[in-house]
Parts: sequence; C-alpha cells; structure tokens
Amino acid sequence: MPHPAEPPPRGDARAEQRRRTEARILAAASDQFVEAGYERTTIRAIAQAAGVDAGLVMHYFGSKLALFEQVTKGGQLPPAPTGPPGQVAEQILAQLAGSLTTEPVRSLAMLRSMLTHPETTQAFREGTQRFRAQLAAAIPAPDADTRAALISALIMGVVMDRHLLKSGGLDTADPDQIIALLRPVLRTLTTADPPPDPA
Amino acid sequence: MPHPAEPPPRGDARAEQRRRTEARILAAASDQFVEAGYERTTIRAIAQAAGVDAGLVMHYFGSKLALFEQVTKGGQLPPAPTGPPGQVAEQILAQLAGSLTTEPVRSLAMLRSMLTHPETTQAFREGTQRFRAQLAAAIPAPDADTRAALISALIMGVVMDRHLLKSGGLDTADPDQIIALLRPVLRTLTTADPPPDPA
DNA sequence: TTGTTCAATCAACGGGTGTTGAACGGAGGG
DNA sequence: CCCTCCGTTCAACACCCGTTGATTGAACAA
Repeated sequence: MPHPAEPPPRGDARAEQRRRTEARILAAASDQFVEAGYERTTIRAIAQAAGVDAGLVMHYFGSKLALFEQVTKGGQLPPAPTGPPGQVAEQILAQLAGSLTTEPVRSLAMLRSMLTHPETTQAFREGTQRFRAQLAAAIPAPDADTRAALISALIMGVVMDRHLLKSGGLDTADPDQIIALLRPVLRTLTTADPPPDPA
Repeated sequence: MPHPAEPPPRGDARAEQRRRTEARILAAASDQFVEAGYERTTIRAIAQAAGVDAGLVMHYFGSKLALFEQVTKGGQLPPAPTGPPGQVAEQILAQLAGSLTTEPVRSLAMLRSMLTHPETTQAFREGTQRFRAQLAAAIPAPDADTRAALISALIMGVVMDRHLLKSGGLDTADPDQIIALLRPVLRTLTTADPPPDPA
C-alpha cells in the first residue's frame, strides 16, 4: 500500500456518497428498531426506507445483528450521576426531564429489543450496571445498591410508559408535573431516612 | 339434540384426555411466551414442549394469536387497590411483595410481548388503564391521575427489572428491603404533600 | 359386532426471512 | 482511451414460520 496521503482525500465523490448512504441506512435502521423492535424489523424494510437494496445493507454492515449493534453503540444510557449527595436527586431529575420531552432513541431501541432479542441483553445489562454503580457510589446509605437499582427501575418504568407503552397515562402528563411529583421520591431514595413517621 | 344429562358426563376418558392436553399446551405456551416473547415463540416449540404435534395446537386454539390471547386472558393485572386513602400504599406494597417472589406470569407475558407485538398493546393498555383509574380514585389529590400513572410505571419498572431484565440489580435484592425502601415512596405518592421541606 | 366420533399425527403449501454471489455501470487512475 | 475499482442492484438460495387437509387409530354409541 503506497503512502495514503489523506485518509479522507477531499473531493472523493464516491467516498462521500457512500458515507451518506451509510448514514441514511443507519438512520432508517434506528427508526425501525425503535418502532418495531429487533424481531419485527426486516432488513428489506430498512433498505426500502433508506432507498437502497437489501443486499447493500448486508454488504455494508455484514449482518442484521451487526447493524443493530452499530445503531445501539455510542449513545448508550444517560451520563454519569456524580456529584455531592444532595445534588444527585436534582441531576437525575434534570436528566429525566430531558428524556420526557426528547426520545432517548438508542436507549429505547436497546430496551425494546432487549426484551425480545437475548443477544442484546448483555449489552443492556452492562449499561445499566455502570449507571447503577456510579449512582450507588453517590448515595450515602448502607443499602445504596438497592436504592440505585430502584431508581434505575423507576426511570426505566417512566421512560417506557411514556415513549413505548404510550397512553399509559404518562404520555399526556405535563413533564414539569411529573418531575415535581418525583422530586420528593428521589430525595427519599437518595438520602438516608430520618425518623420514619411519628404518627 | 337429546337432552344432555350432564355436560361433563363422568367417565369420558376422551374428554378428560383432551382437557389435560389443552392444559399442557397452555402451560407450555405460557412458559414460552414469558421466556421468549411473542415473536420468538414458535408454535412448533410450544407443541414440542407439550409433547404433541404442531397441527394439534392449531386445531385446538385456531391460531397463534388466539392461543396467546387465551394465555393472557383471565389473570390480568393485580386486583383492585381500593380502600381508605391511608391504606392504599400498604395494599400496593403487599401486592408488589407477592410479585417479587412469585412471577406474575400473565402480566410478564403481556408486557414482554406488548413491546413487540402491536396487536397485544391494546389489551395491555386497557388492563393498566383500569388499574390506574381505580388507583387514582383512591388518591386524595388534584393530580391523582399523574400520581397513579407514576405508581403504575414504578411497579412496571420494578417487576420488569426483577423478572425480565434480571441481574438488573433487583433480582438479588431482598424483597423485604425493597418493600421497606418503597414504603415512604408510595406514601409520598398516595398522599398530598405536606410542606415540601423547610431547609 | 358395526359405524361414528374425535384426539392426534403427518406431510405439505405458501410466504417471508437473512444472506449470498454474480452482474451492471459510472467514476478514478494509467 | 482502457482498465480497474467500487457503489449498487438483481435474482436466487436455504431456512423457518404459521397454517391446512388428509389420514390414522382408539374410544364411544347402537
């Protein structure tokens, strides 16, 4: 191989055309996986939505599973909930508020497909485990792990209810109202309990 | 038709054999739907697990979808959370405690399959809507609907995390510990907030 | 006994799937 | 100009699916 001067050698119409086509396929695949899940999404449907032939999808991405992994790679789950103990709840709430208005596409695709496609489960678990570990580290309580797991489950349930289940009751609710109701809940879960209740 | 003395005319070996076979198919189908979801569950696999031919499954239940509906029918979602406002939280906790130890098979089958199979979505929505409506009626607050929806999402997330996702962090946790952590959360959500916090 | 009913099996069809390999056609380099 | 590369298409393969119809054989009725 003679020294390749520039990796993207400016003005290569073919390379750029390919990049665009790949991006179009990737976007179409993302939509389909989110809307229909892994099993019901067909490579032919992706190809049609991208305006190409099904064989081309295979030629570029190798297999349906590889394409799926490419789609779900990169974005992953919400960022790190690090910070002083008192601020953890607010950070989670801010993150959740974003997920209520904007669909977290990759998370939804992984979540939905994970429930159907076993090969995906491992990747999803690793993502949530990292999230929970960081979260648990920020909670000053002996049962921090369980608290973090509950918060993770709570977030998962809420996002699923709003974006996947739909008409589950949360899709029409005001995000601010949801956040306001969840604030005391998250404060309770992220801080050790005072006296339970002197009733 | 000559008056049929008894509908189950005692000692009909064929009828009882059929009932047993149907029950076996139903149980096998339930397992498969929960473990693999609707799409990945094949009639052939159900038949094999039940020790019969695939055609027999069709002959008894008509179609795969009809079989699935039969499996998910009946048990539905947790019973009514009615009662005095103060007791609602404890009732939910008791119900949830049961769902943590024993798998709510039908709910899981519906939940998992709903995420893949659109025809199932409606049935699941109706189930959760009834649950939420009854729950909202027991919550003395102006935003009772949103509160009920959040509780529903919370339960869904927890049950999913424990039984479907597995190793999501809640599968190894002690049920009593989970319930204890959730108690203040549900009390907060089922009762109108006192002063937010005078810090 | 004879005839009927019905649980259960078997082989097959039609369709949809992921995947493959050959073929086309225009852009790039000699 | 020709030759090669490469994005792209096309037709087909092999497989598995849900579903069906004919068929078998044992339990019931007469």
